[in-house]
Amino acid sequence: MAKSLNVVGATTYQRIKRDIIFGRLAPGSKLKLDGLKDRYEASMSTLRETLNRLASEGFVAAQDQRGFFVTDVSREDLIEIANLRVLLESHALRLSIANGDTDWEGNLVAAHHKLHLMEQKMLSGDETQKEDWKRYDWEFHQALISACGSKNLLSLHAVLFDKYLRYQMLVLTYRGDEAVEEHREMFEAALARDADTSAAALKRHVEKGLEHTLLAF
Amino acid sequence: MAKSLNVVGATTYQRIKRDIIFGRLAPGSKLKLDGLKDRYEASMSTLRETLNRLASEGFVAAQDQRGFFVTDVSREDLIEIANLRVLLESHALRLSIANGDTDWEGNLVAAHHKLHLMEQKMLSGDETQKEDWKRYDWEFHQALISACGSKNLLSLHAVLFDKYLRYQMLVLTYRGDEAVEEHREMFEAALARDADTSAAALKRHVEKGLEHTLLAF
DNA sequence: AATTGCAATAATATCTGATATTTTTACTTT
DNA sequence: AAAGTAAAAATATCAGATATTATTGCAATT
Repeated sequence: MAKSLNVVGATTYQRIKRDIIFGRLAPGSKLKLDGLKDRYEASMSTLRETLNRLASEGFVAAQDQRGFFVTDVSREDLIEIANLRVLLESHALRLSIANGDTDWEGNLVAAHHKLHLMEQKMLSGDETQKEDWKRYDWEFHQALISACGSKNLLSLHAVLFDKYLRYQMLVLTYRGDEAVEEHREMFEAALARDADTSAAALKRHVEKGLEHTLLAF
Repeated sequence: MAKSLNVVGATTYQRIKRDIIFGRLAPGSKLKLDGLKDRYEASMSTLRETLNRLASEGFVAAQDQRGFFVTDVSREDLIEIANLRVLLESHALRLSIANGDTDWEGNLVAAHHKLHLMEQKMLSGDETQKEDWKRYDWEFHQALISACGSKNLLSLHAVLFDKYLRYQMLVLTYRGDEAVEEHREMFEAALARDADTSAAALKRHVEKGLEHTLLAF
């Protein structure tokens, strides 16, 4: 029961990233090293490593000689993110539907089931578990494309998904029924190996989400 | 004329990245902090920041408690990279062709001209300027897609381009005529605003390059 | 000869604190 | 109100120190 060392870096990275995605660190706000030191209980070296990683992924912006800031948000950026997500995710979905084996199907069924349960809970007004819902949503989308056979594609997609999620979290309203239906359609078409239908549903899903988020922005 | 400070980080980043792309740091090799300290004349803190950035982009792999390594190469990875490059770059190309204004055209003509001059030189046997040729090649492809209107797309593409380039540099053979012809086709179709033809040429360009590189791998 | 065990050595991850510069802030002066 | 400047705050970088973990080399065992 040791390894408290080295994990400091990874832990700090995850915590800051979550705080950015879930809006606890506001877009555009300054990330002062001294402040972060207290808040995340890590040394400056570790923090700078972490911030450099986040900067490279685009969650943080580094300005010469003036330190780090939470990356700003904008309508244009959101639109770009959504479009890229559609491009990459629907491509991955098609590959996945073509390659997916029995394990893929099983995992997908499980992921959709869990997401669906959570969606029922959200629909009935219980919005206390946004972070959980987000996780099931991620796991479902991840399950859909997991058999695409390209690690590079999956890792690019993961970053885009998180960026898109940040915008969703900023406006903080749940889209309800529509999204549930879109998930179901994607899911059933994927199981039926109908790539066109599934990809079309995905496209609609993201684009409706985009509209919805833009309105509340 | 000062700023020797702070630039250390950026400089080190660029140097290590170049050394990885151009094979001066071999795939899979260990990046020992002490060694790098001498080679790049930077402190451990700066180096670790740099390596974290490169790890996040995928040029370096970080292993828990065992430090950093130059990311390994493999046929599968190369294939993934090439496919993703086609996906992103042809998408960006279509957008660019649809949006490009006069400045875009002018810049594109200039970039193609410079690339073409360099290609003539390479064809006549002068392979001393591989780094220059690479730069012109990059600038041409960049010019083609520069009007796509999506910063996010451009920055994802830039990383993929560099990864693809590393494989090309590893096998170290120039493809000659074919590539020249493909560039010309892409270029002329783009100017004529014929997105389908231009994108098709791009796809062929990357896929031929992939085959060629796989053979020599 | 191959394998296991363990001490010695090397390397990493993290932290603290120091220095040179640059930004920001606050205060004067015009 | 604008401009100029001194003081304070913050950054980028470096140099060590410590605790922990990996690696290596060699002896002991099978």
